[in-house]
Amino acid sequence: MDQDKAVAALAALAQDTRLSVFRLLVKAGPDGMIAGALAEAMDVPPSTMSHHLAKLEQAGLATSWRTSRLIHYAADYAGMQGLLGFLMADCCQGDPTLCAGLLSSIQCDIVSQGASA
Amino acid sequence: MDQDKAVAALAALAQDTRLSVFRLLVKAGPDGMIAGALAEAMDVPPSTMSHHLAKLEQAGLATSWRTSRLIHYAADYAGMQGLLGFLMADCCQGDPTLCAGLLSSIQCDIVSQGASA
DNA sequence: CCTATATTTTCACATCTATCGAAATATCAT
DNA sequence: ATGATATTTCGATAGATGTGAAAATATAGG
Repeated sequence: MDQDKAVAALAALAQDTRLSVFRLLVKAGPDGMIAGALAEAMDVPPSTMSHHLAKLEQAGLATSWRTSRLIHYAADYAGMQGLLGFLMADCCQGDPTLCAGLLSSIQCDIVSQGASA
Repeated sequence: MDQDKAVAALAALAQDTRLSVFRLLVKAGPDGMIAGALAEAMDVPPSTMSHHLAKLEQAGLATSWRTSRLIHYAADYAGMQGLLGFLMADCCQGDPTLCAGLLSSIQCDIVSQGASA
């Protein structure tokens, strides 16, 4: 994950519809969701959703595959991993104690278990 | 941190100069850096840098204060904390094991110490 | 082959964003 | 006060982005 890719990933998430779609996909898990269902869920025309999904995919935050006429989209965990790693690598190059406070606020189950939120 | 604030914070970081400035500020720590020094470091005119800094500040990712003629900018750790928390809260609503892999890749010292990267 | 369904691509347009010179504001020193 | 320094605000412009209708592509079923 270099700076350019990070900017692209952040730009992909920096839009209301796309951020919502991404969160939906993360919740949906590895099976993902059908393109049409996403368009309906977000209440936008198919072509608009297609543009957004393409941007998420180009940014490395989503993957897609076809089954018959349907196209599935799923969150790309490796991509999200790369982005968060890039952002958090930054946060500890200074004073590591700042990072401790940062992590303690994250509501992720596995973090709060490990780091005693 | 609601969706709108998350979009604003992501948009603030989704630009090459601003992402670099933010990373510089994170490295610089609580004392921050002078506006003019940031403009020089990024090789942009003062007015351009001023716009970028204003956007980072509005997004809750930087704070500023004046000492005589100089204006200091520092990273707002609470803001970054909010954004990462928002993004990572998502990542664990599905399968928590996905989150484990995600965290193990983060290069942050305190995480690798606690979670044995 | 023809039609229906699901999605993308093309194209156009309106809006938002980035950039930066010039003018304005704030502070300090003399 | 005047001039010098540091930064912001204003204003204009070029370029990027979001939107969605219409046409094109891909697949399935009769």
